[in-house]
Parts: sequence; structure tokens; C-alpha cells
Amino acid sequence: MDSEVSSKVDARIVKTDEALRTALLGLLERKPLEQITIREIAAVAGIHYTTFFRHHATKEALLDHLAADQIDRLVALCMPVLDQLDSRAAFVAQCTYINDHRKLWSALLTGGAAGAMREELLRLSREVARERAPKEHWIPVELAVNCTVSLTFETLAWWLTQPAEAFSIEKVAEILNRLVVMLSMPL
Amino acid sequence: MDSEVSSKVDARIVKTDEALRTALLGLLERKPLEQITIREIAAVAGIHYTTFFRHHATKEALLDHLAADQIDRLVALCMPVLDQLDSRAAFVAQCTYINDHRKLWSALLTGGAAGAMREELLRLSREVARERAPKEHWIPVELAVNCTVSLTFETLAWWLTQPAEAFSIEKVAEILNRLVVMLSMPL
Amino acid sequence: MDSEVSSKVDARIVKTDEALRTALLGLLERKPLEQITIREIAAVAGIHYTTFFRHHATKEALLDHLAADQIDRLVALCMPVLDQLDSRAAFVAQCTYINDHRKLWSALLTGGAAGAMREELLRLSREVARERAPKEHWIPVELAVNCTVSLTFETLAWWLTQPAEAFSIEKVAEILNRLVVMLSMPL
Amino acid sequence: MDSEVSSKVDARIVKTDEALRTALLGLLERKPLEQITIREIAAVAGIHYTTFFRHHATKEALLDHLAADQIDRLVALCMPVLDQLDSRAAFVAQCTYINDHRKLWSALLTGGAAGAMREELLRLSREVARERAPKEHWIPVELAVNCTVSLTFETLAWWLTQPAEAFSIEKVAEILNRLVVMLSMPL
DNA sequence: CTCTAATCGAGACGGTACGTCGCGTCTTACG
DNA sequence: CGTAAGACGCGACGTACCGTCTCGATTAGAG
Repeated sequence: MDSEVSSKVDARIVKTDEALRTALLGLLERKPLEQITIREIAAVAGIHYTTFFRHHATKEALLDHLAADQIDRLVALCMPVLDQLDSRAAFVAQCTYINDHRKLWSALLTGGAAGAMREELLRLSREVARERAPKEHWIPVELAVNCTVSLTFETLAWWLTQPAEAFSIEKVAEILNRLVVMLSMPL
Repeated sequence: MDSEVSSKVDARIVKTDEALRTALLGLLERKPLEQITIREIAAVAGIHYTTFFRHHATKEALLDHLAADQIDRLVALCMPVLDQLDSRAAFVAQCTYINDHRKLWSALLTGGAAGAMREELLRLSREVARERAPKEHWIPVELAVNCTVSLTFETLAWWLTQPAEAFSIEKVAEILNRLVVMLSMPL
Repeated sequence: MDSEVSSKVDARIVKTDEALRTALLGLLERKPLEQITIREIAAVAGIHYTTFFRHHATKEALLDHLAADQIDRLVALCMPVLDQLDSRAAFVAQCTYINDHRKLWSALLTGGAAGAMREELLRLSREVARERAPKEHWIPVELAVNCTVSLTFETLAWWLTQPAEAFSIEKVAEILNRLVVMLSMPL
Repeated sequence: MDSEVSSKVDARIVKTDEALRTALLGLLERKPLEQITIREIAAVAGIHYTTFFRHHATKEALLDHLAADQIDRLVALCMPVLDQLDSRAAFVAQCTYINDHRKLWSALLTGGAAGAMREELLRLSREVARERAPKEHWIPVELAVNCTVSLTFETLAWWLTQPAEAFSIEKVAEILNRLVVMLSMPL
């Protein structure tokens, strides 16, 4: 058996869904979401316009699915390292993964998907914070989470706009690490 | 007197323009810009729909004017203090002003205008950075500016969503100060 | 002998077909054909949407079969009497049959099926006229046939909209007879 | 003054409205209303699709306006004569008018507009009947009106499908007269 | 009594028309 | 004679049905 549950998803659905994701990603590289029409996405995906709605209620929904997917993948990558309390290594892992998919993440972080990506990362961060955050702090936990996510996004987005190789993975990981550590410093 | 030389602006234009600004601000308190239609703005402002276009090409243009105005006002307030190298006092002044116009700034920072406000603040910050920034730093200047603006926005936006008086002006100014100082620390 | 050999129709087909006929009839009592969707018919009949097309190409086709059936039954009833040249009795037979199935014929004559019913009756009437019609007449035969059918329909449809028993079978048969006779009067 | 009431209808509205009427009439000569799409009407009229809805809610509404117009014009023509109790002359007038606009009336009576035309004529006939109809009659007044309208339509529709000149105006008027008289005969 | 072939359920999909909404331009008639 | 009011072109929206197409699952009736 190829997987424990044979949930039997229609192959056509999978195909269409992938086509939509790819199409949206491609378009996001060129313009923000609000300038992309559903008609356009469908055309690029090679499916009929009305078929789009059989998969997603709005283009934002499609984007959300996309964003959640990617963020989950990214976080899954660095959580194990984080659990070993080695934040530095976690950031290196993260940056390496992103650097390996520069085109994709450029679209995700600097294009029209940024908002959705941010929301998804916020959601996850809040979960993590609920477990690990200290009670007393010079900055309220909730705000600290927002700031962390913001700094992460700013840094990655900035990095991705730079010419590749201009800043090494280690350098960026170092910056990220320092930024995040600063926020969790006591006093 | 400033009358004879200056620009002879038709009183009706001024009135219409103010009505539009006020209308947009009012609407922004309730929903993001993309959900606001020009027809709506015009209706609230009490002017005819097509008249809107004689003042602004798009609703985004109107918002930009609004945002630039307010940011300029805010910055003008704290620049003098900054020039005395007392960043702490500058943040207190800033927070005081914002706290005095909580409703307005809630709309500007947490509503649909946030993007435009951010852009405007970024623009100004880059100018300031060009003059004052150190050459060598653990974090590239350009990125530092982005982070500074981000942190400022996150903090203020978060503050404005809290119940008034939950966090004192001084406390918030302190947080802002610490965040910004962190970014400019050497090493 | 066409019975034992011929056509062994699958019991499932018969069942589905009857369900469709009944469903359409039921719907026709409430609204005209064009407001009835195939999905609706299928739902009422308790069969799957796509199964409909395995029986009829369009909903109009289903209706035509229905209409032809009923008209044939009606005509078969009065033809024998007509052959005895007793038009009066033929109309009484016709009206009696219709009165006995008031609900059904209301749907057929005043609902969305009216057009199909009319077409079918026209078809049959033209056949009859071809055999029995006089050559010379104050009104062209073709037109006379149209008028006959029209008058029949108007009268029956009107009758069926009246409260039952408001007009007796004999009275209506009398009216029908007079109308039709008038058209065939010489001079 | 060019007209007693200066209702001042925008010239563009008039133009568009006429274009729509003409377009629909043209299309009705070729196929029934239900096979005509609003998009088609708009295209033929040379206006944008969405503009159609600024004039009529549905294509049926447009047709109704058309039908009412024409029927009113037709009736206005023969009412004066009818008032002089000369039904024969009234029918001649009617047939003459129709014969002079054969193409138009073919579309109206044998095309997709027939239903609307019929409704409109029925409406007017019922008004006339309310004033002139006898109480006691071998056929109920309401039914008689229906039959009259039906016979009129059948006759005219049939006439219009015949080659022009195949049946003279007088001949058709004679038939119409006889049919209608029959219905009003006592006994 | 099985086996084979049809009917039927299920539903994804391409497609056409619908009617709505908002944009921005351009015309008009009114003060 | 300039400006408000608004008709219009335009294009995306989301919806409803249409009819086609594969799949499997029954299930009937012939061998």
C-alpha cells in the first residue's frame, strides 16, 4: 500500500488543483493579487473559468491554501532544530531552504501573497509563543510575536530583492538570529 | 499676508477636498480601502460621483494625499526633538500626539490606509537614514530602515487595538525606544 | 406475433421512465416547462441528473412523449364515435374523459405542456382533415383546422380553470360542438 | 414650442431604445424569443450588453413594450370604425394596415412575440367586452373573448404565412368577420 | 446460478448566458 | 457657457444550467 489511508482523491481534482496553484504562483511573480483576475488564473491553469469556483470560493482562498502549504513546509523544516534550542541552526536551515527556492519565495514574500503568508506565520508563531513565552517581559508577548514575524518578513523580503549571492546564507541567518534574540532578551 | 501671491485656490475646491478627506477617513474606520468604492466616498462627502475624478484620479491617490499629510504632521512633531539627540523624548512626543487622536490614527494604522502610511514613513525614513546612518553595521542600512518602520508600525498598531489607558504613553515610548536603539547598536 | 419475442425492455428502464413522466407532470402543475430544470425533474423522479440524458435528449423530448401519449389516448377515445358521424357524442366522450382526469389535463392544457399538446393535436387533425375535408369552402381547410384546434383548446383550457361542476359536461360538449359545426357550415 | 409637454427625454435614451426595439424585431423574424439572448440583442443594437439592463429588466420586458405599442396602434386604427357598428369595415382597415406592414406583423404574430401580442390583445378585448357584451349567451362571455382573440390570431398568422396576394385583404376580412359574427350570434 | 452486459449513481469538467457592480469617459441639458 | 447629472462602454464578478465524460456499483436476464 502506498499510504496508510486510501482517501481516494479523484485524480482530476489533484491535477486541476495543482494547475491552479502553479498558475497563481506564476502570476504572483509579476503582479499583486488584486491585479490578478480569476479569469487570468483559470486561463493560465488551462481550466475553464467556472471550474475555478468548484475548487475555491475566491482567489484569496486559493492563495491562502498556497501560503499555508508553503509556510507549513518551511516551519516543519526548522522546528526540529528549534526544539534542540539551537536557534542559529534553525535560521540557517530556514534560509537555506528559501535560498534553494529563491524564485518561489520571492513571489510569496514580495508579491501579492505576502499578506497571506504573514497571516499564516503569525498563526503558527502565536501557537509557539503560547507554550514558550515568559510571563514577565519588557515587551508584551503578543506584541513581541508581531514584531518577530515582521522582522522575519522584512529581512527575508529584503534579502530576496538583493542580487543572489550578495549576502550569504550565514550572514542573513546571523542577522535574523540577532534580531529575534534581541526581542527575547530579559531586563 | 499670503493672499495676493499665493496660488488663489478656489474656495470650493478646498471645501470639496476636505469633504473627500473626511469622508474617506470615516469610511476607513470601518473597512479597508479596497472595499470602499468611489461612489461611496462621493456620497458620504456629499458631492457628485463624477466630481471625484476632478480632484483625484483614483481613490488610492486620495488616500496617498491623506497619508502623506498625516505622516508629515507626525514627523514634523518629533524631528526637532530628534535633532537634540533625545530619541526618548521624540517617541514620547510622537505617542502623545497619536494618543490625542486615537480614533484618527486607528483608522490610519490599522485600517485600509496602513499600506499608504507605511510607504510614506518609509520614504521619510530613508531620507533621514541617508544623512545619519553609519557605514559599517551588523545590519545593512537599508534593511535597518525597513525594520525600524516595521517595528514602529507594529507597535503603534498594536497599541491602538488595545483598550485606551491599558498601556501608558511612557511605556509605549519606552518600548519603541528600546526597539529602535537595538537596531542601531554597534557590534 | 410481436409479443413474446419483441423487445424485452429492462424493468429498470421502465421504472425510470415512469418516474420521469410522473415527475414532469407534477412539476407542470406548478410552473411552465421553461422554468423547470432537468436537475429538478431528476431530483423529483429520484434519479441521478445524468441518468436523465440516457432516456431523453432534452426536457422538451420528454414532454413531447408525454403529450403524444395523452393526446393519442384522448383521440382514440372519440374517433370511434366520430366514425359514426355523431360529433355530439364524440365531444361528450371527450369531455367526460377529461373531466375524470381534471388534475392531469389542467396541467397538460393550461401549464407548460400546452404547446406540445397543441402541436400533437394539430398533427392528428391535419390527418383527419386530409380525408374528410370538402374542397370548396368559405374558409380554407388549413385555416379551418387551425381554428378548430384553437377553439378546442381555448374551450377546454377555460373549462379547466373554472371551478369543477360550474359547467356541466354536456354544456361544454354543446359549446364545443357548436363551435366546430360553425366552422364546417357551408355557404 | 415643439410639443405641449416638455418632458425632455435624453436623446441618447431615445436612440438606444429605438435601437433595441429594431434589433429585437429583426431577430424575431428569424427565431423565437427564447432562442434570442440579450447579448445578441445588444450586439445587433450596437450597444453594450450591460446597457441593456439600464433600459429593460429582461428581454421579455422589451418585447412587452414592443407588443403593447403595436397592438395599441392596430386597435386605435379600427376602434373608430367599430364605434360606427361596421365590423366589416373595421376588419378591412385592420387587414389593410397589417398587409402594409407584412414583414413587421409576420414577426409579431408568427415569431416569438406572439405570446406577448396575444396577451395585449386579450387585455384590450376584455375591456371592450365589459362594455358591449350581452348577459345571456350560448357561450360564456369570458370564453367568447378568448375564442375571438384566438381566431383572430390564427387567421392573421395563417394569412401572413401565405404568399402575399394569395388571399386578398377583402377575403381575409370577410373570413374574420364571419368568424367573429358566429361567436356573437344569438340562439 | 452464475456471468455478462446493461443501467444507474456519482461527480468533475467545459461551456454559455445570466444579472450585478464598479470603474472611468463623454454627452447633455440646465441654471 | 460651464458644470451637475447621468447615459454609456467596459470588464470582472459569481451563479445557474446545460450537456459530456469517465468511473465504479449494482442488478437484471440470458446461458
